[in-house]
Amino acid sequence: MSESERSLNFLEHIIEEDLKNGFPKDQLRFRFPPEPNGYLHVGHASSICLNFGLGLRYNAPVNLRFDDTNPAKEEQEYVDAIKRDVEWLGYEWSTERYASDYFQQLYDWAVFLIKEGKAYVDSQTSEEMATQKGSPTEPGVESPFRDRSVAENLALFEGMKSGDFEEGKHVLRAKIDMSSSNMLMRDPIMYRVLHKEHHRTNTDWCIYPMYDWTHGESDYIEQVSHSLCTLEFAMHRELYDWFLDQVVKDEKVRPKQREFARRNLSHTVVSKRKLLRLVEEGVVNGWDDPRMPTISGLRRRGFTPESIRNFADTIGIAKRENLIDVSLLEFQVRDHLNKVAPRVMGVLNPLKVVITNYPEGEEEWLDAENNPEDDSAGSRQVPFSREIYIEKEDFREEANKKFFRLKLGKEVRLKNAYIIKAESCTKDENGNIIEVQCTYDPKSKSGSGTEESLRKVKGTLHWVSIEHAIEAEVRLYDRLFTDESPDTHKDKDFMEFINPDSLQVVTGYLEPSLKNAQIEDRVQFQRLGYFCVDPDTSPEKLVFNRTVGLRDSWAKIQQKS
RNA sequence: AGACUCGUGAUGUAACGGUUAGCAUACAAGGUUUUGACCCUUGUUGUAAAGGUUCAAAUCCUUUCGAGUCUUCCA
Repeated sequence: MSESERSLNFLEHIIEEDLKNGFPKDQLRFRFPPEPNGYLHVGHASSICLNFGLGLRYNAPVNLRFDDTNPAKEEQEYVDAIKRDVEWLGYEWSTERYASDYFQQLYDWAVFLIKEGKAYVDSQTSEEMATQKGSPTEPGVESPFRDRSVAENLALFEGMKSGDFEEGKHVLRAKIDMSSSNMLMRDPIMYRVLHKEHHRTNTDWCIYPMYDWTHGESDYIEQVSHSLCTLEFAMHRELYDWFLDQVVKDEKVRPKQREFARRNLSHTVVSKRKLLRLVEEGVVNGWDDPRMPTISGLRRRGFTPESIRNFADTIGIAKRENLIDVSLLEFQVRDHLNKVAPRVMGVLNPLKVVITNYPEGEEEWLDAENNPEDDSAGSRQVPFSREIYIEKEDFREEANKKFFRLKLGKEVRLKNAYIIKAESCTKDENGNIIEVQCTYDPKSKSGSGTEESLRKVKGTLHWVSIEHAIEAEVRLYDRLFTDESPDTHKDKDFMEFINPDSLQVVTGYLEPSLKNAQIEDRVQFQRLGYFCVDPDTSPEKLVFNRTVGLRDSWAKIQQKS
């Protein structure tokens, strides 16, 4: 679908409307404003794609702004991780900004508000203020400090800034309306004292502005035209606008906050606290564990930036509650990897096959197409010999005709190689099949063009020559939670829904072309799925992660019977 | 319950008073295939409910029902 045909989402409609009403297109500006207090996750990815996508669509700048107003939780490490993730997704920000860049301006404006009689220093405890705040149905009562003189407010605020007071002693509040039906308008706090070192401003400040006071003004300073955030900030809009009203100049762009529904992905959790528990309780192996919904986790799992962007595009954006099935994401990664991932062969659950009429000690190298979806991908050679591995699931002594794979007396095609026929098999003392003896048709070589090679055989198996196979650790991932919405149960902890089989580690036997695979390389193990090379890989040991399996209609057929 | 936001198939989204409510996924049937993949064809399920306005309503109005958000010196 071309960009121009795509239907508009409600935010694009708003922008189009603004443009129609005379807002200059070249003044469109967006921003992505993460707080650097943790790792970005798939929900942020949607927001990134939304904001940067609008930037691309309207050829407008997009700032990356760190909302770093709470030094207690923020660290440089997160700033770096966030920048890496945004870059990895393939976006370029116009300028890198920090709310902390605006501390002085924000302070000056706060002084201005005090002078205007629109802000005051409150010297009560937080408990006192909380009780005075009232409830949604009951109006609040005004603080006894609400009518302090401008001079006194100025002096106290100056004292707060200079470090004369300990934390909690005083706060600066906006003087709005203690009986507003919107709790946020009941004299919200603008500044609190925090004797904490900030990762950028160090000890320059010991008062820090609150989110509401900071965000709109930062948007204004940066001249962001459309400030997009999630629905939980809808109620904040009134305050956002009130704060803007105090400082906006007519000739400048007045930012407009609009809210969209956060994207919820099934079978996962994204709250920082919950993710942290998964890490701390050892359910996963870190923030970038391939089962984590963090962008770093998705990256390590083998997801491509394109697939995540396409995912964000297809799910779109709206205002209603949603729970997006993770299979939509999986479809996107299969769709992309199908086009770009080289095909290789690897066996994860090996069963030995001996081709009895193939000469002992002989080997030959057969042509194998790298990617049928991509003509430019070329081909490689894979070794064939008398003893090979196939998957255990691909052989049965006997089976009905729905089973296209190898069974006694029947033929299958070995991908890129010959047609073989199962003659007999041997079992161990427990009755487990440990080896299959086959014969091959020497004239049936793939691509040879002989009559025999053109023979239609229903099943095609992947395989690997035992002698040439290289071993690798293969990590098979499944969804982390068995419940589609693990953290929405009132009476149950989300940890109760952990999938005990979310990780299975096996030894895989791979074709030798994989010997020099590099970290983050992505391939398709034919008939199995898409895999990528994990950073745990060393010269001694190859490690693969399964990104996602192939669609498996055989599994469905089996389930039915 | 006060305010705010929102209800379109199994999931996500579109239609901005005017075709048989579209698209993607999912599911199903068939075709193709040296991957039971991909691809192709066809099919299946939907406007929360009730009223009203209108020649015409998913769309506008009213009511009901349902969901979410808000009551942190977090963002």
